[in-house]
Amino acid sequence: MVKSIANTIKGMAMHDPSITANVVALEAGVSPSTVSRVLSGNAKVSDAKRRAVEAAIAKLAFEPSPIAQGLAKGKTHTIGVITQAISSPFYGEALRGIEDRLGGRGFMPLFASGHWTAGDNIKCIQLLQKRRVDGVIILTGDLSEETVTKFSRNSPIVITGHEVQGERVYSLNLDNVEGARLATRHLISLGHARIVCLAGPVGHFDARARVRCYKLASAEAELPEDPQLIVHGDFSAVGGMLAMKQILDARLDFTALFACNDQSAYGAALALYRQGMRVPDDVSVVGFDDLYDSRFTLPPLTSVNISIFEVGRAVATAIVDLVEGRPPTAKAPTAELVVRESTTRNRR
Amino acid sequence: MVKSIANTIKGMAMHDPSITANVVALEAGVSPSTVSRVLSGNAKVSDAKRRAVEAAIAKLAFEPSPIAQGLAKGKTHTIGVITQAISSPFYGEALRGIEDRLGGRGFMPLFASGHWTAGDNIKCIQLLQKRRVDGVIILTGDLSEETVTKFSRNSPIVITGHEVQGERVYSLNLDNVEGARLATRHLISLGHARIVCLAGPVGHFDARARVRCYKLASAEAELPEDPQLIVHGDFSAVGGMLAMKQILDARLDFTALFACNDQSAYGAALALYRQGMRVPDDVSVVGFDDLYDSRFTLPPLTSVNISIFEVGRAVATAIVDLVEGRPPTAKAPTAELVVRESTTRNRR
DNA sequence: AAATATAATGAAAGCGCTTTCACAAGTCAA
DNA sequence: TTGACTTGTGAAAGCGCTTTCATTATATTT
Repeated sequence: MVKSIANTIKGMAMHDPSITANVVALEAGVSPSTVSRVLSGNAKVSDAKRRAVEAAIAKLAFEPSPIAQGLAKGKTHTIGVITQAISSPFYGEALRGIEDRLGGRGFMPLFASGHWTAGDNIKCIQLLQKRRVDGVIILTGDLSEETVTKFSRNSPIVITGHEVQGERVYSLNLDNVEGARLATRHLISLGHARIVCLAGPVGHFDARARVRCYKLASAEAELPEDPQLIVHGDFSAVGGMLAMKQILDARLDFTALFACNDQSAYGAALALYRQGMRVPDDVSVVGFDDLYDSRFTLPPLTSVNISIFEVGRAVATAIVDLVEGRPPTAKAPTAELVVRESTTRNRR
Repeated sequence: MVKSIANTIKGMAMHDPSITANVVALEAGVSPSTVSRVLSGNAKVSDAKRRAVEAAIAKLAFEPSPIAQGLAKGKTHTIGVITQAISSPFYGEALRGIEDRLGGRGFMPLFASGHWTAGDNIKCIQLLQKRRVDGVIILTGDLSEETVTKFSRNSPIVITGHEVQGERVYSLNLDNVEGARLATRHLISLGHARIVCLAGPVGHFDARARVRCYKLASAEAELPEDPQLIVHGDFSAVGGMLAMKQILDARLDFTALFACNDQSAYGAALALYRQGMRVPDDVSVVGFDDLYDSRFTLPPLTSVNISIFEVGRAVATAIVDLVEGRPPTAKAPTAELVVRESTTRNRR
């Protein structure tokens, strides 16, 4: 009989690393192989021995070491997650979704930040793959399709904000198309004709898609095209503020703003405020992403909800599928417009 | 000579898992032990062999497997990080600081969410320790001192929002004292005498400290104490909104608000807005935490900056110290008041 | 020159599991 | 009863490192 030094806290067993599979085998009177077999369940074990092993496991509060399992099986049950800005509320929601889903599947996320640069993103992938993660999730980084494909040789990859095809790569994209269309049409339906589009970073996949659909929706409504109405920010509040200042300084005529993400809408709203222009009285504004805080801006922001949390769950589901050899089918949820108080009928 | 299937991407070596220390040893004409020795550097190796090994490592782009090292050394170079709400901007900043510092020290963070409940927090610790993390950082969870101390037997712990003493535990607390004092005094110096205090969750360590210091500062200025002026939120925007609604419904007389965190300030501001009360004209408000977005609220929020990013770096430094056997000395940075446009002189 | 200490290195065991392999028993058909 | 299969099981090798231990070669002391 083996004596465990295990301790309990309010009834919760505290894991004791000195209890190994060998100890369990000893206690149960079987070989370590048999313990492993009942653990993994992929080999027949007689009922008697199975029960003995299970009893020993329970009694000793045995927890197999994922490290040792990782070494032996070549699987770590860890998923690398690369974000560009771990502290941004947008990524935060996605991470929450990822963590939520991964946890339920027995995986844990290992995070790394790419800081929007190709070099850092590559370093992250390398760091993660060096740690033998079973798969990696890349949330919209600055990476060439070629790079992604090559690294997918080491481990499957699921990536957002890219169109990459491959045996071990899965791309999952936000519903920019419907989202931008909804936003633009909403403003048009309120009688706005001169709508500023506050775009994102020039090369950004989602940003471009949103601008494209803004243009499409405008054209559909036969609004005259005016390139001056499109300004580029960088998806940050500061960028949004600067871009709006630019528009204001140019004394452009406009009655509405479509910001390609909520954070730039925040910045733009501040610029408007400084200029003494009121939202929605003077300018209607609609954002994109529907960040949690957008319910609490003054006024609460009309925005396109793309369920980032669900997107996080979707990419997590996809990477687990890939890791376990199933073809992923996860899709991003459909965008929906959430009308709040930052948009109103054009009064001019 | 050993042939590597390693590939390069734009000059960046792609890690090839088939290159093991044995392969390197073969290539360099030495034993695996020697390879290990030059890797770890804790044993003498002749210059000739050292150079041979280094050459082989470079040539084959060898990267030792952290998994195998973990098994052999019992160290994983991984730090578990427990947050309550991974997506909150407050935690996001802290995580960024943690990741930043850990990366520089050769560690990686493994994240888990405690969701503000003791049960989940315990599960997280167990999950993390099962994975043999070298240490764990707990960002303000709901855990008894006893529990923390017990779990610290498995791995060192650094924790915020608690006062726990122990050989392998280090507590690091935010500068609530100075912060709340600065905030309250600021309002008082602007001529406010009836200051609502929007507190956090009842049992929350930081929340309590902030309220305590608000009371202290009020007493110092000889303001009459009025328990009605203190309402509890839950550190969320919704909570802040509800709490403020309560105050408003009670038709309390007040000219200023000290919100114990920015997020509840956001919610409170919305409640005020709905009531037609203007910030700062009718009510001055100061927040706490100085979240990034507080620069962009309307109006930009006066708040107490506690450098959460630096706090993240501090806890990371502390846990690494503990893991490597040094007594930690990291301290949280001093709070500073950032005056923006949500506070003004009392006009009544 | 003999005895002893020191340095550098390889062989081998070990970290905690999984998995292949071989073997002993039991089952079945002929 | 024999040969041909199954089944359940333990021994042993292996995952990729680290580390102890023994061994040789070299330096130091008397």
